[in-house]
Amino acid sequence: MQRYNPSEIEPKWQAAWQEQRVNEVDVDASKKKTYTAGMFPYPSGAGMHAGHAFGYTIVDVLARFYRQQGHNVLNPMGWDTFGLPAENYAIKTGTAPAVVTAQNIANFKKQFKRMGMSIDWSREINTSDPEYYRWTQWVFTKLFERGLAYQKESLQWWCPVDKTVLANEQVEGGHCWRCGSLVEKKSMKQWFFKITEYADSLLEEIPALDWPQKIKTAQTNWIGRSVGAEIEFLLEGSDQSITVFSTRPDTIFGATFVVLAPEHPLVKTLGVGDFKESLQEYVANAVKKSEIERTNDTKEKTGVFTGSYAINPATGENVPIWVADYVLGGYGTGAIMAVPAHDERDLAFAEKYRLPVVQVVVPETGTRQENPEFRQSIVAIVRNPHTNTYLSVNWGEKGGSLFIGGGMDDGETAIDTARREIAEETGYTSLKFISQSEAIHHHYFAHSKNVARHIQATPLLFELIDETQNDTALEADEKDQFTIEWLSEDEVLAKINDELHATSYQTLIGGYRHRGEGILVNSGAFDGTSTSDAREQVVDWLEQQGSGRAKTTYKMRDWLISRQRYWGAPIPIIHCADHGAVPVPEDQLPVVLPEIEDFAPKGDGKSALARATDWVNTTCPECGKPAMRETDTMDGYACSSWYLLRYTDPHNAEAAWDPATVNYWNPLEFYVGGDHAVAHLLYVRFWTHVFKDMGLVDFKEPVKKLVYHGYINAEDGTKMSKSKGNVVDPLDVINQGYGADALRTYVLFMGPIELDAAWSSKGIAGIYRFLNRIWTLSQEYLATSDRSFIGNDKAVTIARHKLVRKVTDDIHRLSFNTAISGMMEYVNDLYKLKVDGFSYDVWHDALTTLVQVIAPFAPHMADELWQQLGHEGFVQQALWPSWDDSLIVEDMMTIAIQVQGKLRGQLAISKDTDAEAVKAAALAHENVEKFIGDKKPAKVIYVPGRLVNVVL
RNA sequence: GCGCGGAUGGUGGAAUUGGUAGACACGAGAGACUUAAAAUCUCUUGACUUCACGGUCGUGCGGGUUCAAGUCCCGCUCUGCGCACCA
Repeated sequence: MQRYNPSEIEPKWQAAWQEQRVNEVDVDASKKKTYTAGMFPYPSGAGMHAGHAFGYTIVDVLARFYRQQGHNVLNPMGWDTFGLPAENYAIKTGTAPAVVTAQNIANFKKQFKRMGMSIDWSREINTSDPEYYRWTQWVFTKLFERGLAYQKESLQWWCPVDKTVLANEQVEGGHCWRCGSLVEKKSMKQWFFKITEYADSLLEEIPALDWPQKIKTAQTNWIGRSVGAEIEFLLEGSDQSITVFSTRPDTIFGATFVVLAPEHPLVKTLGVGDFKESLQEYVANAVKKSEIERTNDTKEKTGVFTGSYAINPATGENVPIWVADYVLGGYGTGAIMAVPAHDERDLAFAEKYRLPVVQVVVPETGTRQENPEFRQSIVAIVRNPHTNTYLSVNWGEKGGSLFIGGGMDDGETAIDTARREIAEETGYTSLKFISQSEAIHHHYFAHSKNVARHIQATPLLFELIDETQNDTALEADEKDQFTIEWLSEDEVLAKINDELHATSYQTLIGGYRHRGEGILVNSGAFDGTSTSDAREQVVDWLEQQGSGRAKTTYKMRDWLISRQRYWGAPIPIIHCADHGAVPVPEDQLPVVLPEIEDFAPKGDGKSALARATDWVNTTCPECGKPAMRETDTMDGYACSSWYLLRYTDPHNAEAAWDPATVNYWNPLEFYVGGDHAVAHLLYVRFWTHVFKDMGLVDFKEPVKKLVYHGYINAEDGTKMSKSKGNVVDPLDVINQGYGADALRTYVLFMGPIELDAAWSSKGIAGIYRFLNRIWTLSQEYLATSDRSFIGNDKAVTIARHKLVRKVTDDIHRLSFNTAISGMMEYVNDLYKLKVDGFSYDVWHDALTTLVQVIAPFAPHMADELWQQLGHEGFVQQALWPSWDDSLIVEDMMTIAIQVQGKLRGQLAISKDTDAEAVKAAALAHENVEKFIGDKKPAKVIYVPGRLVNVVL
């Protein structure tokens, strides 16, 4: 009998696939297409690690599965080759990045092939190949023509070690994403893509994407759309004004001061008298402080008064103007109106600098009712200062524990009402009034009076002076309805559950500040309006006076693409003294990177390209006069923003792609990755949206389903890293003798793909054992000469159909670990069933089916056994097996029997037994009878085919 | 702080629609084969309890809904990740 030897069969089949070009595809309108891809790798010198193997195995299983479904499957691969590691290596060694890159690609490609990836290598692309970046540059010129690429002087993140500008997403916690050094801000002239123009378009499509929620949320937050208003605050004694941005224009009556960011242009002209010096000092300091320091000390807010005042356009009152670094220069207008009563940050600032706080929103509790009756009322809280307890009345079933409440009579003040109600209900009269707060709006239905109520309840706090309790005015039967209790703080929090009463307590004693929606107070004509309604009304009103307008802002900034590095796609721009920035005409593309000797940037903010004078000096495409090339290169993300389109038409020398071809293949059915939540995935979407607007593609969204997988950690549970020496190299695993099939199957068996998992050398051994069992089973079958029928054919057939159903289902929901466990169960079953012998044909079918369903996971063994079982061609060329639900039905079913929801027995009974008979059989079960005893079953529930539950 | 996940045996995990919790695998234990070991095959394996049949408990904690809850609702704890003064 032949031994299972992956090192022998795997290279054999890999060669056969390549030779017969089984993975190469073309447009075929007659077939259903599936386009799968993993995020293409940066081919580093270290080669692949287990994480690569994981992600690309997911892609390959999907590609192979859909080929077996008869689909025309595009599964390409390419290389994301521009970037810092190759350039840094070049700086160190003098080897041109292109040379190192070619070596790394060769190594990666070898690994992909050895893992049995079914890639169409005829479509291989490489972003640093001039034939590729020629079209990246072409896209740049198109964006430039549409005003979506522009140049601007701005403060930018600068990595002092890598000596390059970084985009916001490349700064992680104040450090460079590549080298980890602390970044700085530097003012430079930079190129940007205007992604902000597509903010709404990108946002709109997010809900419909079949992407993991966490990525969709991350993108939504990143775009950070805020609907609000810009409001003008006139400077006192001047016709200048400060424009603030607020999402809460409804709270404008509570705006008691204005705060400017230190970078705000008006700051230079402000500063009155004595304040001028401290202001200048503060601003100088804030600007010097790096942004990291500013955002790091989140707790303590600092600021200075300018000495000037602005006029609140709603109240007409003067409010002081402050400068503080908790207001960011780059967001909104760089200025805010502070509403300390309803904003945590403003409150912290106001409390520190003793600025006024004016409440303009009161909470609204309960649920709004139809046609409510309106009443003024009170909630009175009485504190006993000696025992530190609070007076409460317990209404038992009728209303739980409450403070004292009641409606105000005509002409009565809130304090009068409270004193009267306290005396009436509890008999306490010796009280000292402490404080009251703004009335809370509360909605409820008074069942006792059968009326809907909307009350405006003023919370009041009293202290008990002496504990003498007078007679209450209540009748005896009224008295019995409740009991008086004194509650400690903890008890109050636990027992006072009524929303109005709990809020009253929080407001008076807990220092509660209302921040959400509510009802306006102290807001002139808007009193009584809900904050949500007022949001629009206030903006309309301000707009009529010319002091405000609705405005939407975004957190997202434009995409900075300039890199002062050599190893990137040159920005195809020529700077002419007369014509400014002129795009390189299409027929002069690509602008090829010149070969140079010294790749190191010299810290002058320019790339090594600037020293390639022959290359830099050129002529203006407009006028032919001497001009200079742009020396910045493009962010690598630009190259990866359109490669999914280029894969479909990779050798097109006339255009970036042929629209018909792209529209056949795209968008992708599956895009697999485990990195880049926002940056790459947002940029691909942005470019595709633009291409749609340009009429270059028929779709807006490039990726139908994003498959986002977790990390594979080292055996000790920590991240794999070269320095710790715990990296698992897929090639090592294969060469140890486990083979690619075991590796592929194992990484998918580790757990659900979205979860992180730790590599286990024991685990892969287990999978190897499983593959070996399949192999052995097949060899035993092939070696059997006795072909007589003995017994378990029906059981084998049922198992086979169940297997196909389960694996098909599980692959569809990307649950590969359970698909594999289903195959294990099947193999275990076959081992048991073979004891009784088998008939030849049934076993041939049983093994053929197994080979077909395991083929996406273990394609080499599958093709080997496929051939041994006497089939033609490759497994992938045969159609996926089908199953017949009616064949899976067994004669007997197992019914669980519960008494009072607890399992008491099991019942094996014929499948076609009717419900009444099943129930009767269940009740007759010995152990069940014991638990029923003399009691009468009140109800017997039968869930067909599953269980019977007897309720007593 | 805000947002999004997660918590199930010794371990990774399964339970897809509320319906027999712990599939499958790892590890552990026992047996068969072997002079022996490895490999392979078979069996056992949540805890407690019982000679056994069986019973009690059990999906982070506390409540609730239901004939029935890992699954639904309310309130917590811990934990991972993302964002983080965005007005």
